Amino acid sequence: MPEQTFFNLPPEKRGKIVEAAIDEFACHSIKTASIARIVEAAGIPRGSFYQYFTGLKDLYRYIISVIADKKMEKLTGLLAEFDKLDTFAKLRELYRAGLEFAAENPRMALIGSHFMKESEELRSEIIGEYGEKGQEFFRGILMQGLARGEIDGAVDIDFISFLMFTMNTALADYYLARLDKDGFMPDLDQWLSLVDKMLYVVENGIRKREGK
Amino acid sequence: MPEQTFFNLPPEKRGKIVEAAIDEFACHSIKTASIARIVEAAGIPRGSFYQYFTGLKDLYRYIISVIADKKMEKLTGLLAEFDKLDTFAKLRELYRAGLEFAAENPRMALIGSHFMKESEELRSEIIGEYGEKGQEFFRGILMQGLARGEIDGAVDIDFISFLMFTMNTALADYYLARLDKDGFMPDLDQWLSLVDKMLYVVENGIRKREGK
DNA sequence: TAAGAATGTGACACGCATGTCATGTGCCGG
DNA sequence: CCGGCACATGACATGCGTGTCACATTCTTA
Repeated sequence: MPEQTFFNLPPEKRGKIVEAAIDEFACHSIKTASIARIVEAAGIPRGSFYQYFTGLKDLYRYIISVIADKKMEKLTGLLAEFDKLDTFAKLRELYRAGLEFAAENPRMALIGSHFMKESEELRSEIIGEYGEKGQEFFRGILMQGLARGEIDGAVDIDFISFLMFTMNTALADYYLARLDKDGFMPDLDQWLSLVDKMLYVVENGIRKREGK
Repeated sequence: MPEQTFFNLPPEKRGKIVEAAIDEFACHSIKTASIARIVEAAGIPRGSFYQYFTGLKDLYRYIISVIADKKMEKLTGLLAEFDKLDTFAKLRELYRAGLEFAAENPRMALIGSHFMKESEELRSEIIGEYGEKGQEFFRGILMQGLARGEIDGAVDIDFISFLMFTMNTALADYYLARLDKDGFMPDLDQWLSLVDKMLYVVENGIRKREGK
C-alpha cells in the first residue's frame, strides 16, 4: 500500500495521480504500464513517485482497492431491499448493478475486467485470497434459491455460479468494448434486455418445475 | 507472413523456431513477448530472425495460423457424422472437441485463448476479418436447430451464440488454468460432465416444448 | 572451380523504462 | 536564528529489448 506521504498530499494532487494511474491502467496491463507515462501525465517528478509508492505494483494494488471500494458501494446499495426479491429478480439486479457500474465508471470497470483476467497468481498477490469474491456472490444467492425451493435440485450450484459469473464479466466486457470502439454509450436498457434474454434461458434451465 | 527463406529452412530448424515461439507466446502476450528470448531458446542468431520474419507481429501471425489450422483439422473431423446428430448433441460434440484440443495442445490452446482476449483491433490486424469465426460456428448450428423446430422460437439466436461461445472459451480457460497450476491434467471425462451440466441448463432453457 | 546470389551472424547504435541518490526546498521546535 | 526533519526533484547508472548492417559462410550454376 502507498506510503503515508501519499495520503498527506493535498487532495487535488493526490487526485491527479489517481486519475493518471487510472488512465494508464485502462490502456495497459500491469505488465506494460509505465511509471514514466504516469508521472508525466500526473505532472509530478519521477522521484516523487517513489516517495509515495514502492513501485508500479504498489500503485496498482491501491487503484484496484479504490475500484473495489467503489463497486462494493454500489452493490451494498442493493442489499437493502434484496430479501423481498425472488432469486431470479436478485440475479437480474446483480447484473443491472454491474452494467450500471460499467456505464458510470467505464475506465474503472475496464481495469477491473482486465484484473480478473490476470493469472490467479498475480491476482492473489495483489489482493490476498479474496479473489473469488464475485463468484461467491452468485453462489450465495443460488444456494438461497435452492433452499427456498426456487431452483431445481438437479443442477450443480457451484458450476452455475461459475457460469453466471462468467456471463457477467463477458457481458460487461462486451458492453465496454462497444463503448470503446464507437465512443458512444449504448443505452443501458438495451443491454438490460440482453440480461433478460440470458436470464430467460437460465431461468427456464434451472427453475424447479411443478412436475418434479 | 514469413519470408520464403523461412520455409526453405530444414524442417527441424523450423520446428525449433516454432517450438520456441509457442513457448514464448504461451507465457507472454504479443506485447510482452521478446524476440531476444525466442532466438535464444531456438538457438538461432538474432540476425537470422529478421531474415525469416519482418518482426514479432509477423511471427505471431504465423503461429496463430498454425494453431488455427490445427484446430480446424480437429473440427472438420466432426463434420463427417454431424448431420445425424440432434442440435444439442452437436453442441456437445463441439465442446468436446474444444476441450480435447486443449488437452492435446495445451500451449496452443492457451495462446489461442489469449488471442481471443486481445483487442478486436489487434485481432483483425492479425487475421483479416474472420475474427468471429468461433461465434459463427455456434450460430450456424443454432439456426439449423431453430429451422428443425428443436429450439424455442422465442430465444435470440445471436445472443445465444454469443453465450455459448463465451462459455466455450471460459470452460477451456478454466481447464487450462487447472492444468497450469497443478501441472496435472484433470480427467477429460470429468470436464465433459461440466459440459453436460451446462448443456442441461441450456437445453432446458431453449428447447422447444410441446406446450408452445 | 569460380563468380555471384542467398543466407548466416553478432556487434552495434539506439530507445525506453527502471530505481537511486545527491542535492534543493520549506517548515518547526528550541 | 539554527539544526534537523520531511518531502521534492531530476540527472544518472543500469538493464533489457529492438532493428540494422557490414562481413562471413554456404549454396548454386555455368
